[in-house]
Amino acid sequence: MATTTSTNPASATNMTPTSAEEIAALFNLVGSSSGPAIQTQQPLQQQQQLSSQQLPAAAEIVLTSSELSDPMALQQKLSAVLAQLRNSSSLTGAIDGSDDSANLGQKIIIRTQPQQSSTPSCPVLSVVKPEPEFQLQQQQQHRRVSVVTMPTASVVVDNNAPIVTSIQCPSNAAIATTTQQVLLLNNKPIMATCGPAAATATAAAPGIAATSGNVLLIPIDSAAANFQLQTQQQQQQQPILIPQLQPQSVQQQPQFKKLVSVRPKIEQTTFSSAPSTPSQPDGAGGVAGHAGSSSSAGSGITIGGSGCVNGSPWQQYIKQFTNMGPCPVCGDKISGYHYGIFSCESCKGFFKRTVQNRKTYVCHRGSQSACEMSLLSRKKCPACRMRKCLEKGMKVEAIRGDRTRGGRSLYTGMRLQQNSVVAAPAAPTSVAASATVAVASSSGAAQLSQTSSSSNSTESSTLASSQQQQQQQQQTDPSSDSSASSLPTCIIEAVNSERMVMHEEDSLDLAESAADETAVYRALLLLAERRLYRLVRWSRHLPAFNTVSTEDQIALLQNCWVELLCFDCCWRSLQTPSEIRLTANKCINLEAARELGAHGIVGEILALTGDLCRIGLSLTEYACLKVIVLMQPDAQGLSCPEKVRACLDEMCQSLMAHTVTACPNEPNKFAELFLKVADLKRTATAAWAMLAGKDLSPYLETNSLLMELFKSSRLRSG
DNA sequence: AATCAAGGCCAC
DNA sequence: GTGGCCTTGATT
Ligand SMILES: [Zn+2]
Ligand SMILES: [Zn+2]
Repeated sequence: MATTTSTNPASATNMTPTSAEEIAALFNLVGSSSGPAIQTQQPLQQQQQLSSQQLPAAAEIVLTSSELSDPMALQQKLSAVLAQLRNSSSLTGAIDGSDDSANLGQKIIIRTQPQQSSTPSCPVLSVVKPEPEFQLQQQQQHRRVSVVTMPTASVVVDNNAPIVTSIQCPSNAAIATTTQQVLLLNNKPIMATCGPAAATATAAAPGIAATSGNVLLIPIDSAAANFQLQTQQQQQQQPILIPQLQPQSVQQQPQFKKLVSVRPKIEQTTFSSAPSTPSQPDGAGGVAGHAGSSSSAGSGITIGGSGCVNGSPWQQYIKQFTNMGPCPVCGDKISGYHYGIFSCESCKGFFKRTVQNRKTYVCHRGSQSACEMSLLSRKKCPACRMRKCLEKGMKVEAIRGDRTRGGRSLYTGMRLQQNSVVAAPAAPTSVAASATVAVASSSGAAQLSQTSSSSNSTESSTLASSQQQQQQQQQTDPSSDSSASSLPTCIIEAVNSERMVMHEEDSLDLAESAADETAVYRALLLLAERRLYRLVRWSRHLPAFNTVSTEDQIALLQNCWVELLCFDCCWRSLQTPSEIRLTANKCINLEAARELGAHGIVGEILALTGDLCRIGLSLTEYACLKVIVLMQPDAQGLSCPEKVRACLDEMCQSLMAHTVTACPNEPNKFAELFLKVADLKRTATAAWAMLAGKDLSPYLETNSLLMELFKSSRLRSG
């Protein structure tokens, strides 16, 4: 902390060699032509072949009313056309309806679009409002669309009209419309937005026919969908997705490349671990009452009993664990949840010391032995004690390398802030409670719920058996991690990366010497510059991001840096609805922005922030969304979009699952958040539009990263 | 303001 | 080195 020196905060990632000086050094490297590097060749061949290939300029289909009302039929028809247009760079279409009320005989024109800037590589079908000639004409030239990609669906945002234009996905089709846009999942409306403002509302009966409006949609997302809606209707995948076209890759920027390619010292201690260590009896709440039958869970727990009727607050706190059984390691009283399991205070301390001091013990009786662990004997053999700690599920990752105190941490197996729907103190009978425990069982929970607990004895089988139980008892809950108590790895990684850079509070001095306008601009751009660096550092801490090639990393960052900067801004400003937070203590409101001639973009960001605030964006969701924004397989110049798509898919699935379980009251949260990603794209486009034409060189250092990105982004957007 | 898991302290 | 109790601080 406190690294308030004017130099860059020396990255909390201590080991990383990314000091301010080094960054500066990197910058100065520009001059030296460290070649743009070898371009991968094989993909290119293919690409060129594709792009040079002649495509039908346009195709036209006319939909009958029956097709319009039958999603499947519509989809089929569209598929046919799309197949015909395969390889085209971009598709747009228009619903040609002369009168708004007409559902009949609407015509959809799909035409290929000449290589367009922002989304050249993404085959998207967007249905736009009929709006006579004017629009069509405009469309001919520069109708830009933004595309965000979901597991298997694409959402198209028409940048000229602040609304989601379409959503597309390969499987089931559905079409909905009107001035109100409806997002359907498996033919069920999960949310609707209208107009520019994006109201909320759910509603809209399924099977709405297409009218003139902007429309449409079509997504269906396999597993994720099931998660939310139990639709028995199964879809067969018939990918419409068209092979990606890739434009001549943009020149790589030496600095940027260097920045990205410096591998961080991965100090993440492998999150891997057992894929199956969900745990936790979500209990906690139920501790007190429950099971009227066996008041005290038997077992001669050594509660102080005598005297201490009302001990210290500490003693008080410990009491809540008394009927949870003994410490799985040594049999002492449980004092809380430590490093992944419920354990006693001494084992907690022991584990901490051992890990922190990197102690390595050796059992005098051989490595195979299992010395007895009990209150009295636990001190005899640290080696066996440590082994047992690990066996029982204590996580080394839970020990903080930086010794930060307080706060909450996340690691696989960490207990969630329970907001269990249940929780109602008033009620649920012992039956419910015990059932819950049984279901939730798994390593840690299993041990704890066993009243007897055969002290030691290795039963490594516990885990397996409890999982069997779990499967037997859980008839429902199909997808993935039923463990409502542990987060998927990708989410944890996202959050960790976020935390990594979060506290680098850029103590940007935005000096109050705001007298000079030039100085103001310069300060603001410097601020952006720093945030860019932070962005790069953040991305490099993302394990998923590091699985793609350096070239692709650069492409991804170039693709989304504006979005992420805007998003960052929204996040910072979440607490101040009416103004944008530039730094810790500097805000700017609409009026002030107007004076700077930036009210347009500021207004957009404010609106977006307001929406995010209303939706209740949490840190976890924010972290995940950032990854989603980053990992866009449609980014220009990607040599291996498949990997990116895989990451994206995983993240989307995980996030959806997470929002569903974490916010049971807001089943649409994921959808709402996802639509905000589209808004973010639009906002970023606006921001870019505002800046792209300007010459910022007077305000920037000659070798600034910002400048570099500006140049390359200009190149790509023509 | 309340939680609560992580680190720290310090007699023993 | 142990382990009971205390302080922290992000989250809710
Ligand atoms: Zn213990
Ligand atoms: Zn031993």
